[in-house]
Amino acid sequence: MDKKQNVQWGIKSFAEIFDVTPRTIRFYEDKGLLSPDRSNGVRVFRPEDRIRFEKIMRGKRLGFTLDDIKEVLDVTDGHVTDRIELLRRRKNFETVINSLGRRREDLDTLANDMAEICSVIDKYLENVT
Amino acid sequence: MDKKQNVQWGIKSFAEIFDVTPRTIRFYEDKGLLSPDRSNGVRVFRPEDRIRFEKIMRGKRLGFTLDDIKEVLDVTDGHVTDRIELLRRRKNFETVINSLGRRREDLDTLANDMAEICSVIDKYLENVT
DNA sequence: TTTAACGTTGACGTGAACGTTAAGCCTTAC
DNA sequence: GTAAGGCTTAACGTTCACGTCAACGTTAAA
Repeated sequence: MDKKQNVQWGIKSFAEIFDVTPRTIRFYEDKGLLSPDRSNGVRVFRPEDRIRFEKIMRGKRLGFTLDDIKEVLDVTDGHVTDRIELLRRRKNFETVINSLGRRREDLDTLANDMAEICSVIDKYLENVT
Repeated sequence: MDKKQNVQWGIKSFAEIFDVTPRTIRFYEDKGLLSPDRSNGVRVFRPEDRIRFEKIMRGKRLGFTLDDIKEVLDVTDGHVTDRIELLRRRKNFETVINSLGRRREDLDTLANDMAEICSVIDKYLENVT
């Protein structure tokens, strides 16, 4: 009688977890970013798919394209064995890692700017009231 | 005989500073993000425009849309005086500030993930060599 | 003076990331 | 048994952020 835990999802509930539409999920599968199991034609998503999708969303939030993200996932999936190609991607990844440092500065600067704008708004609104 | 400092730019050199094309600059002006002076029809960019564009690029790098950015600039320009509208934007800005915190976590997580992927690639390449 | 470099305003094209029908299959609910 | 609802693929539509002409004007050096 214990409440069964969700260890798998249909496309709709899986999409809802991440606040996207089923269309998005299918689109990502077409792009090769996801490959959920099927049970007589119906997609079945498991925890591994969920972890994978969390990584995808993280990449998206940071402004990377789906192709960028696929470049990473292909490597972690072991789909890239060619030495030259692996070295190329490794180099790209290092560039990304470096850019993340600058991104952090952007983050701080913007946070400060926005906070100040907010306080300026507050003062203005005080005076007007 | 001192080398004259650049205190103003034409559209091309201004665009080059930020590694964008003149098309981008004109597009942003159409959108109301920039409004450089004109000297008989020709755009003249000054340091203030440069500072402004740096902010725009910062917003872009962090994944905000041009409309998002305009919402901020309109306020700092003093183009928004309506109390209700100012309060609305202030609320949005706070949401953004909060989201920047989560963004920072994304940044750290991704940096760690990518670094590990790089080291995994290295180990693989060692074994194969 | 002509030609090169730079500028202008349209207007249409493009790629990424989906949204939106459309047509059809399957299964559970009544 | 039939209707509702969820699944499928396929194909066209949309938005954002520009790219890419086209047609033309202005200035500056050869």
